[in-house]
Amino acid sequence: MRFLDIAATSAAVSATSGRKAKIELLADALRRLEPGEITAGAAYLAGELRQRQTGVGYAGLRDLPPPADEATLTVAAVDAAIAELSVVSGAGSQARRRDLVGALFGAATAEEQRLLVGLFSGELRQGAQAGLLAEAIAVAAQVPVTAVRRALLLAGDLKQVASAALLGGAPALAEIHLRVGTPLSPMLAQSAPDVAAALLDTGTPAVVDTKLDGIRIQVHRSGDEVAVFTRSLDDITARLPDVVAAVRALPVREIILDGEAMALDASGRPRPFQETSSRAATRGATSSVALMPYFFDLLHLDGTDLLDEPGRVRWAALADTLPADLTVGRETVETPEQAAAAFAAALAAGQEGIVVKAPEAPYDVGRRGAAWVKVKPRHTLDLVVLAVEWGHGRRRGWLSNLHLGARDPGTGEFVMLGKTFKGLTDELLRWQTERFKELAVSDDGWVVRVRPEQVVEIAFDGVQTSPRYPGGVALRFARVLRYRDDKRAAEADTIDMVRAIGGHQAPAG
DNA sequence: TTCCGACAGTGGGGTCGCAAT
DNA sequence: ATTGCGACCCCACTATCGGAA
Repeated sequence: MRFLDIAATSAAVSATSGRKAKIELLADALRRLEPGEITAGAAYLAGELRQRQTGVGYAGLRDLPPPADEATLTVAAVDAAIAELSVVSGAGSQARRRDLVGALFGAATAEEQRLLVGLFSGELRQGAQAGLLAEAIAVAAQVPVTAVRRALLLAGDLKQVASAALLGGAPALAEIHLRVGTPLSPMLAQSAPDVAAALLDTGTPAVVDTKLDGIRIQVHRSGDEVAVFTRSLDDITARLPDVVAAVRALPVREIILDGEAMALDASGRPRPFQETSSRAATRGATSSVALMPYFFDLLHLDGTDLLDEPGRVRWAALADTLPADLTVGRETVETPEQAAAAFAAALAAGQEGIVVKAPEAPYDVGRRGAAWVKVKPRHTLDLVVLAVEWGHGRRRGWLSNLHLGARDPGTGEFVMLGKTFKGLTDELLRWQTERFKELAVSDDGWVVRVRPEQVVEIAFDGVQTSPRYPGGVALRFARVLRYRDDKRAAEADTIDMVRAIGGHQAPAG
């Protein structure tokens, strides 16, 4: 198949708003792929590359050659070129990569270049990703969408599922099942603003788990072989030796566990997420801080799949199989008062919050359903807008991303703490675009600096140390609640209040 | 007819290793 | 030694479509 056909499909999908129509366009392209092109072609249609890493991102796409006049590329040729790119390494690799990128883009027409930029940058923005492609695969292969979706979540690999469905149909899909050693998409949790709301979703009795602020891990063991996967199904076995050792010591043959890895201090209190993150990103066990596993679910045990069993069955098996120090804190509650007490206890222990779970629900692979609901504390501050950035995509032409500052009572100036674009409705975007044009003092086409007069109420999860911002602190997960037209900038919250929330001292001097 | 689940989009904070400067 | 980049980790929230209720 010509690469241009994929590019044309992507352009048509972008220009269509209806999902059904997008699915039909994608299914039509899937049907026209040659058998050997299905894995690469299906990935491109979903806005992905077949290769996880290429070494090429936005910066590597800055200086592209002019587009070709005629379309000569095939799907197979593009796949071969990207495969060659993605194995380049060592001294001189950047120049080599630049040459290969130049050759590929020089052979591509304007429409093909647009697709390639989207694929390499990961921001195709055609309004269709793996979710819609699963529907398109079902249409093209004439199999039930539920079969495609289940295979996709159990295999964790869109390309493999597309290939199986299109070449082998329903029987081939049915052969994809839970396998020890192959990661599956983890079940996710919804958010609720408070404990009472969470219980309305799950019902009572409910199970309340402590929510740890670490890294989601899925651990597979078969015999002495242990593999550790992240939420996005990356293999990080080599970086978590303590997790591997702990699971290898269990008295089982085969097991799949779901949990969280995190660093604790000597007294058993959790370390900040940044420390867990640093440990997990570093190769080799050089640190004095161990990264230990704390499991909350059991998906397979010695030949038996537990995925479709109710939570209470899986959790009973978990408690029977693992020592208590390898599991998260957990209790069953009947009332909102009991749940609130569990929430308070988790926070008092320095943990991130709780996850409220319905005990009858199966393990909903890859879903963010109402059976698991997380609750975290929320802080708010009244901050001052220092600048705004022009938005992209559907926010083009609107001032979108706010630079936030806290008042420094010593100098009367404002200290930047981070940015946010979250929580804004279209109406608010319209309003703030007008407002900040009035306050603007400069505009470089990207950042519009404004007089520091507009106060905005910001919600956030916590304060973390920052190597980037001048006050040495930044907000975690900041989002807009509302504009405070009743407050002047001189009444905004101070950097000292921010530091107090985070337990941070002002830097000396 | 209204409601609601799933999906895509719009970006935020951080960490590391690697290659180039 | 420092810097820029790519690839990961943690994410919140709104708009939209289309099937469920």
